Amino acid sequence: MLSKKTRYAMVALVYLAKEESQRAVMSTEIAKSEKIPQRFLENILLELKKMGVLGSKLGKAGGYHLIKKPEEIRLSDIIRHFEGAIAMLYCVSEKQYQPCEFCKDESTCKIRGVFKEIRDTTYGILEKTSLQDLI
Amino acid sequence: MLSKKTRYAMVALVYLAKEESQRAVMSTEIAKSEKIPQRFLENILLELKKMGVLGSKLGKAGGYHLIKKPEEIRLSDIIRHFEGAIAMLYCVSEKQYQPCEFCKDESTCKIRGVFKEIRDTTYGILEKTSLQDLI
DNA sequence: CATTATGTTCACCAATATTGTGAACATTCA
DNA sequence: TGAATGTTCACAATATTGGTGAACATAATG
Repeated sequence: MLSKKTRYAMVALVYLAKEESQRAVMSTEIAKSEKIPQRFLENILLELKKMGVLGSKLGKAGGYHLIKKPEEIRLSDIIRHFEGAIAMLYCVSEKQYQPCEFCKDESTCKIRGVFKEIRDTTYGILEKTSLQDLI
Repeated sequence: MLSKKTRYAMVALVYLAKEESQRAVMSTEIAKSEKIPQRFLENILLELKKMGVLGSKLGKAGGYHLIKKPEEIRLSDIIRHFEGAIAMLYCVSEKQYQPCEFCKDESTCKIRGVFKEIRDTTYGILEKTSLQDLI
C-alpha cells in the first residue's frame, strides 16, 4: 500500500500540472483544495523541490510551480522517491538491490522469478505514465 | 515492499511443499534451515494453520504439514492474508475497497486508472502462481 | 523602512505497524 | 512420569508513518 505521503505528493503534483499558467501556487491553496494537512504538505513540496520537480518563489505572492513539463515527470520517479523502491522484494529491485537472504541461487529462485515479473510489469506501467497522462 | 512476516511465510510454505512425505515438520527444523527466528516463525505457522493451509500435530514427533495440495495454495491468498491487500491504493482493492478521499469521480480518476491496471496485472500473476510452481 | 505573506529549516512528537520475546500451559509419545 | 512438541496470550523493542512547533529568511508593497 502506498503511504499517505506518496499519495499527497501525487495529488499535489496533479493539482500543479492542471494549473496551466506559470503562476506560483501557494501551499495553503493546494492544502485547502485537496484536503491535505498544510504543514505536512509543505514538507512534501520541499522534497519535490529538492528532487528538481518543483521550483518555489519566496515572499508575498510566492508559491510553488512545476519546473519540468508534465510529460517529463514520470510516475515511476515519484513512487521511487517516496516509497524507496518499486519492487516488493529487494532482490528484484533495480535501484535498491540487495542479495536475497534466503535462497542460495537467485538465478533459479522461483519466488524471485515471480516477483521479478511483477516488478517489471509494474515498473513498465509507472514508467510510461507521466503527469501529463494524469491531468 | 513485502514485510518480513510475509517473506517468512512464503519461505516456510515452500520448505513444507518440498517435503514430499506427509511427515510432521518441526518449527525448529524450518527455523534453523531457513534462518527464521524460531518464536516469530511459530506465530506465522499458527496463522497459516488458522487460514486452513497447515495442519499440526502436538507432542513428541509433532510438527506442521500442508493440508492442501501445493497446487491449491495460491500466492495471492498468502500475500493478501499477510499484507492485507494486493492493491497499492484502497480505491482499487477488490477485497478491501474503500472510496477515494481525493477524487470526485472514481470512474474518471486518472490516478486510479493507473493503479487499477497495476493491481490487476499483479493479481493476475499472483493468482496463477501456486506453491507447486515455487518448489 | 515597516509590514505582511510567503517559503525554509530543523527539531521534535504521537500513533501505529513491524518484528519479535516470555512464560505458562496442553498434548503426545515412549 | 518425563521429554518434546505445539498453543495461547500478553508484552516489548524498534522502525515507520504522519504529522507539529518555532524561529528564521526572503520578497513585495506602501
